[in-house]
Amino acid sequence: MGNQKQKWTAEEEEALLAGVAKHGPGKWKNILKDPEFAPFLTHRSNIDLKDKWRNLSVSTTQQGSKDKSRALKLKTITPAPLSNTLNSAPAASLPRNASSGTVIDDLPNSASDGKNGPRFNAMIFEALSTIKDTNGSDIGTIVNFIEVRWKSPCSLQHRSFYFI
Amino acid sequence: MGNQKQKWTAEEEEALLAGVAKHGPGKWKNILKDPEFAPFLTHRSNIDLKDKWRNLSVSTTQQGSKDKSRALKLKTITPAPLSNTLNSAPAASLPRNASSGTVIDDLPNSASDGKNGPRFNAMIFEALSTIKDTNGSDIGTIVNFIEVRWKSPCSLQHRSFYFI
DNA sequence: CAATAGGGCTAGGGTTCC
DNA sequence: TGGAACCCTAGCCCTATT
Repeated sequence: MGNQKQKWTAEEEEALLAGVAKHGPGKWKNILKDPEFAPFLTHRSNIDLKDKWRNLSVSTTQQGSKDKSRALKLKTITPAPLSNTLNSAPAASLPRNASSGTVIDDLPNSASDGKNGPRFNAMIFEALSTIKDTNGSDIGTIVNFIEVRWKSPCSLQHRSFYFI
Repeated sequence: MGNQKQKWTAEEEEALLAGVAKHGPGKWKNILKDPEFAPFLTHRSNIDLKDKWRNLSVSTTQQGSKDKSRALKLKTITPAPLSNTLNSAPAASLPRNASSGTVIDDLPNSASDGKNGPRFNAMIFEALSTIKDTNGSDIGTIVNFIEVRWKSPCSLQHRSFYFI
């Protein structure tokens, strides 16, 4: 039994999501053959991509349901809250900068340097272009739209990308 | 709250080990579906089997290491207690027959009737066949071999099976 | 035989209970 | 306090479908 479980790295996850942003979900073989993402996914098959995408989906879509009183088991959050430490809501306490763009970056991750790294701008731009009430739309609305549009996540625990 | 912990009975443990002997470790669903063992494991899931096997593993593999002055915690040994009525040890007061085989049987347990009951003969035979120094090999050697071969225990507190 | 969707299974970490 | 029983889920495999 030489088969160990190969955990997905942040780079691989990035590449997958970027591939979905470019080719759409379900085009696993296309993503794998795309030279833009292939270097990051050399150890992955199209089946692996599909499975990972599914896992990402459930982890985000399950957030809203079954609030089974598991009060704060999330060791991974710590979004620099103010005085209130019991900010149990897993959603959006996004630190809002006064500058032009808002940055969401939990871990100092490479592969998001903007050069050939994955760009979520496409997905988000599409969302903003479609949502009429852009002015009043908050993060939750945008994320929700993208989730519906792509039938899957966009949030994810430790993601690092730019809004516009 | 409403969930009580259901401790494993000797029969269930028997069936689990026998199932592993037949199907190999990791084939929990197969063991569960095998009509040979299913009757004893009706209240158990494949996950339960896996967890129990893990527990058994750690309890046996920890024995060899960290000789933490555990002077004879082996309740299971007690070879030949004779007249002592307080034979609380659930193990091996091995009645040694003059016949061809030695019997190790703690509890008047079914499922070891030899017909379709679990046979550890396979594992032990394999061990004996491989160990060259069969004449000088004691129980410990055999058990150790089987542990390595099956990546897991074989000894265990309340066991009942045949040697050859 | 090629690709994808969906269900199933296991390993391992984590949690709960005693 | 530690261990046994149980839960959660990422990763992988299997099958059906096209």
